[in-house]
Amino acid sequence: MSEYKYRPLDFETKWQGVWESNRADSAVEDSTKPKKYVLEMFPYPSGDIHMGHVRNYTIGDVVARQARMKGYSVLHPIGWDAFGLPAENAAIKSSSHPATWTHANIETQAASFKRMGFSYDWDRTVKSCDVDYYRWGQWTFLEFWKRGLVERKSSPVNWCPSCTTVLANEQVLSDGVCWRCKSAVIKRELEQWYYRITEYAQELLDDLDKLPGWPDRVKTMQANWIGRSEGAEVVFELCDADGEPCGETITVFTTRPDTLFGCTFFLLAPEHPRVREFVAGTQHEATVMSVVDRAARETAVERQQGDREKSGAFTGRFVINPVNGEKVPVWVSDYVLMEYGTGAVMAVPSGDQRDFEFARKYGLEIPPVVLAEDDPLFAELSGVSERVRTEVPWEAAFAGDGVMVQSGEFTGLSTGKGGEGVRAVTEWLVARGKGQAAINFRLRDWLISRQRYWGNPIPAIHCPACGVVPVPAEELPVVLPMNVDVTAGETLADHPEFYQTTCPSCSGPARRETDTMDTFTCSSWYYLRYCDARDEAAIWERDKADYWMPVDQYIGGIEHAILHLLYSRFFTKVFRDMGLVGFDEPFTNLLTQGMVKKDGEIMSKSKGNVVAPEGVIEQYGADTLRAYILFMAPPDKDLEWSYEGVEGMYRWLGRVWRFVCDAVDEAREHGDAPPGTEAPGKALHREMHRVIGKVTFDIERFQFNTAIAGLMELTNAAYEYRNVVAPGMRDTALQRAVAVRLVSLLAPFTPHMAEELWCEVLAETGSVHGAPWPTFDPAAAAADEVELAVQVNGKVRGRVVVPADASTQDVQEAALVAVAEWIKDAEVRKVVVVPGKIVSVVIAG
RNA sequence: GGCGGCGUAUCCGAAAGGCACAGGAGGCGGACUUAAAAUCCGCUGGCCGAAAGGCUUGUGGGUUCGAAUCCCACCGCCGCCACCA
Repeated sequence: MSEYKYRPLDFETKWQGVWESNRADSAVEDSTKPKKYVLEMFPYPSGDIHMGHVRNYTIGDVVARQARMKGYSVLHPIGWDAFGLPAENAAIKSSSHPATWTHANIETQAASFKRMGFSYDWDRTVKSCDVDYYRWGQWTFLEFWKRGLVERKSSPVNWCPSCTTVLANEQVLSDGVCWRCKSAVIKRELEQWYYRITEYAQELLDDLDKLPGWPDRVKTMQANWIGRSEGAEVVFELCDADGEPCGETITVFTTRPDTLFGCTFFLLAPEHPRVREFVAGTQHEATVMSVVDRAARETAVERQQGDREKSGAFTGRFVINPVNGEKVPVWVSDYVLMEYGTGAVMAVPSGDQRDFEFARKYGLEIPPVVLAEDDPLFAELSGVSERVRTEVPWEAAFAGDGVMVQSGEFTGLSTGKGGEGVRAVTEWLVARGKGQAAINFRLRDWLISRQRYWGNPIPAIHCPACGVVPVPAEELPVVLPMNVDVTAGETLADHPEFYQTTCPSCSGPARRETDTMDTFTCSSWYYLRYCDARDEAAIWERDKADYWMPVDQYIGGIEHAILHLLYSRFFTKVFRDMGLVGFDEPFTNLLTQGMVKKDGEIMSKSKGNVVAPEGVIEQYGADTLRAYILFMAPPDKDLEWSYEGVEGMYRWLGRVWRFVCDAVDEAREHGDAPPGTEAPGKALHREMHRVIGKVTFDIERFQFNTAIAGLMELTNAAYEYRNVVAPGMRDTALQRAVAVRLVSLLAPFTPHMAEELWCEVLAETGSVHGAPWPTFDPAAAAADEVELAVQVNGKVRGRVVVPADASTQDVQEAALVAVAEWIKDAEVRKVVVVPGKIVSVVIAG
């Protein structure tokens, strides 16, 4: 038997050096080839790489390497998302500078990526903290400003006391905590910078339909986040302090204008600007302001608890219900959100559960206005247009579809999605100037300013005379100064030499903006910069973006389903409108990979269950780790780490290694030995072609685990052949053919081993990574004969072996013979022949 | 509460409506070896039944000649959103 031993550590770094010096993985714009842009989400340089990185980047590398072998011109870049708070925290801890920590981590990670054999075009690397990169982020900000997409406004914002900065809505998790540090977020009224992503809300929602290559759950999450609601804006006239209509109006948004006749009170959010004015100096001031103050004190965590009791207070004011002229009391309650709609709500307690609970608590009327036909009240109120009933016997509000009652001229109309009620009431309001059809989005504008040092400076200047003015484009970049000492708690606002400047408009003394941009602005366009990463004159050249974009395959974690992917889609649409790109969506296909776990939990330092990739590479080599992490689970599922699994992978690669070495040896020794026995050779040849087809197909659909299983099957078939056919009798040409195909198919998964076997053992020409992908010959993979199961009334009762090309008629006859004893003299009602699979016989009885 | 996903052997997992479990791990055994490691070769789901055979993809229905797969309901787990008017 073979003495050959698989020693990956002997050659892996050798090939990494060769590939790097050959620039083997450089991307070239070649108009004669189809292109493929394979991208993995660029890492944050938070330290050494972890298994999540290994998995993410191995998946991308397999796709990129296979695409090259299939003749594509491939762009497969890497870079670093290098601004951000962890660098500041680490700098404080180690008494250094964020840049020092960041660059050291980038070095470490880059070395690890090279050691994994990832086939990146290192000449296109970007680091978002490099001025050559972030200057274009500033340029983008100015361009967005020109287009009216930058806004500076004061509003209640999310403030993380621990990170001492504001957060975008998307960065507050559903339990009201900071996405990064998990501290409770509080609301603060602050003037901040916004990108007006809401301008694109409708298109961001609609274009999800243009993304068949995205997982449904990501699209659903985005659609939920954008949160489109159709309804109407309804104008209520305000009454003055004496209760008389005063001509002023307050508008609400509602999805249920058809329930307007059931509106018995009106609600304002505690933050609503009119609240203070309504109650100032009145008997209601104390109770109302206690509600307002309490809401202001509460964190998002407390206020968002769904099961908490609603509280509120009457303001003493009234509004006029436009459909029936009734005077409706105005209350303040903490369950009304200032951020959504208009911050004012028409309350219909019979049709909305929250309003129902509020009405019960404060003894407000609950007249039914929509009834299901099986409701006990239906007989009494059907067709009744005047309000005769002001209470319901229900335990909860009825929000379902039904028929309108006690609703004046609209009584009798059907409600709900397909009903006439909504449209009829809306049209009535429009005709009288008291409302209009409206659409509301849950999506808020993107708050991009951060009160932190380690980020991209916002290129704006505050002038006492001219107001806020943009930094002129020719004065870019606004360079982030390096002399800021974060260990002393400094930010840009502590450095007059940075912020003292002159106004570009009036030349008077002015103050430079000291906020930096959210790091998500940096990651919203990096994939475009890779197309032309070294361009100093422009963010990129249009023809280069046209060649490479959109990204054909994007791979990353599900945690970016909303944040990064939504922001990038927004940027792309703006770039399109600027004429910088010619497409609507940046990422054609998206793969969200699962997490790597240990003992059922996410690997983390605090849990002490981290398996460091470096240790595994030192022991088994990078190829083993790559193949292992692809084999253990489908890429989108979570993966449970297992050292036994790594061992098993290492054993199999050794098995492949020995087969290839032995095949070459035997060809040398018995070069012209005639094939001895024919059947085993035929079987192996057929298996080889079957596996070529399987692996090709499986990589296409990202089933790397089954692709590798297929390669194991081919390996097993090769060993089976050698087990059955004696040395000297073996078809050495066939063995070599199998070895060559096996090595080619392995190349994307285990690039070093494949290269070593290709160049040193098989002595083929060139690099295996430049060799063509093996062609699949369906005819060669097809068997001469097939065995079919024969079912009688759904149960397998026999088997027939028939020629692969047998006619349906012949198969049917053979099948009926095979199960004759199960049929006996029963009537055969039906026979279904599924070629190559099964014969199904249906008999009577 | 809303939306989405998942549930297959001891474990990780295959199965594009067609014989349920490919591949790996683990376990058992054999060959080689003084021995071990390494390697190579076998065997390896459960329940009922004497056997033939039957039952078994979370549970219960349905569609179909045929369902792990499609539909409905329920149970369990996971994820996202959530006082969004």
